[in-house]
Amino acid sequence: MDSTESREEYLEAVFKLECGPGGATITRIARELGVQPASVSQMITRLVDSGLLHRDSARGQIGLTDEGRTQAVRVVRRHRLSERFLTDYLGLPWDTVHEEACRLEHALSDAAEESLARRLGHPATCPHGHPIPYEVPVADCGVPSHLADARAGESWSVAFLADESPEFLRYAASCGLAPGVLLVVVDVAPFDGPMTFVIESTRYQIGREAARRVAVTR
Amino acid sequence: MDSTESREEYLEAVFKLECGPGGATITRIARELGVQPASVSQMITRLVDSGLLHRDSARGQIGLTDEGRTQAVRVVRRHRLSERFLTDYLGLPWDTVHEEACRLEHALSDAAEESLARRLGHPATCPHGHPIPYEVPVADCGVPSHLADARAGESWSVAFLADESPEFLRYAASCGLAPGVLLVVVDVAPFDGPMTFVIESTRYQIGREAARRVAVTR
DNA sequence: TGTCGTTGTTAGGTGTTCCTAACAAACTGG
DNA sequence: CCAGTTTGTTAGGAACACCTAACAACGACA
Repeated sequence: MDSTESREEYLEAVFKLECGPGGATITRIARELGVQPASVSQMITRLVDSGLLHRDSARGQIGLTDEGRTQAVRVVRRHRLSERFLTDYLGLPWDTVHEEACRLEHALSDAAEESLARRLGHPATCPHGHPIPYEVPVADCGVPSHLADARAGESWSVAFLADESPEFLRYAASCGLAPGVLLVVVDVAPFDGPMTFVIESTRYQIGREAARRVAVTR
Repeated sequence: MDSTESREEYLEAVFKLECGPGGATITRIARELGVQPASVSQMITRLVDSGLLHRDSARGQIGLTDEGRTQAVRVVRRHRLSERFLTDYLGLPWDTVHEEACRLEHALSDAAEESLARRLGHPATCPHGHPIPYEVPVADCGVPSHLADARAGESWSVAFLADESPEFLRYAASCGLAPGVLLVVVDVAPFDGPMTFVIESTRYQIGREAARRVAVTR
């Protein structure tokens, strides 16, 4: 069962998309990985042949098999642990660690992963708020709410930032948005317009597109 | 100037062999990397075309250009820093960290390397005794002596272990051999026979083949 | 109903890195 | 000097992961 970096990237992408709205499809995976749909189509075929993925003929959904999920979870855990390591131990800025973790996640051995988790105190989430899975989740497919769907008067807590690009993360930070932060929605402009909210008595305003990339919980 | 993992491996191999006895040749590089000479021949051509290596027509020696040396040193530094990190911070055994460092060395960014060096206190050597270069060495090609060449009555200090396989490192440790250890050669059997030496008043005996993999200084 | 846009597949091709096999060139020992 | 080993090269091919281009299948909507 040879597991190259590329194959791991695909499993990770499916894992992340599977639980989101719309699930994992060829086009979505292609967008996530920055490759052409044709390449994804081909690779998915190979991963299905290896028994790591299955095609849900209904709606063209791609899903993980048990074996695939086990491998995907391991990669995701290493990715998020690596991000924690980069911010907490090395002191690197949170908006830049994603890319580097994408490389580290393929380089860590079982033993290193275990020691790293212990040294970091088994952190529950990555710096962007995504949970670090310590075992294969049975079905954590609770689709999180997005800030974009909130209504005026509601109060929410930021769960995680769904876009990990440095540009977005910097923008989010400048708006007071970080995992765990409590906010109260003050105003939601119509026609997909900007949202106004308050964090620690400071007012912020962001566009709906950005708000769609902020996952929140009650 | 695209620098893939494979190209970095080749540069690293040339760097390590260049300063050893016999220098870097196609066959030696092939042995170091565990690939066929034909593959090396081909890759060297490409690296020469990229301006990272040059062929010394005399004796078929392969050498690094300034640009190649800069890149090679960076990879070597990351490799050895990674090994230190794995042993000192994660507490992994010294005989197993080499392989993992071979992957980490390609995954670290400039910023991560710098932070890592600082957090580890700018260690001078890797756990096996090889120096960690913090800048491009001008010409550190002092060929080290090997324990195999020592004579009875001489005393030497272990510089580094030239073979980083877990099997050899475990064997070396069981013979008291580690970087910095002082030993006195008691007996050298003829016909490439075993050597007897004393470390902290304990007698050890190893074969000449193993002794060739132990670099020593006065 | 027909047309358009989205989605996925297939075919064919590229670059990278490895392989084996065959060969050339150079050193080595009798 | 010649046979045999060592050393390096070339040719041809395979696997992997990507690409573009062309096409098929499907839903949405006038």
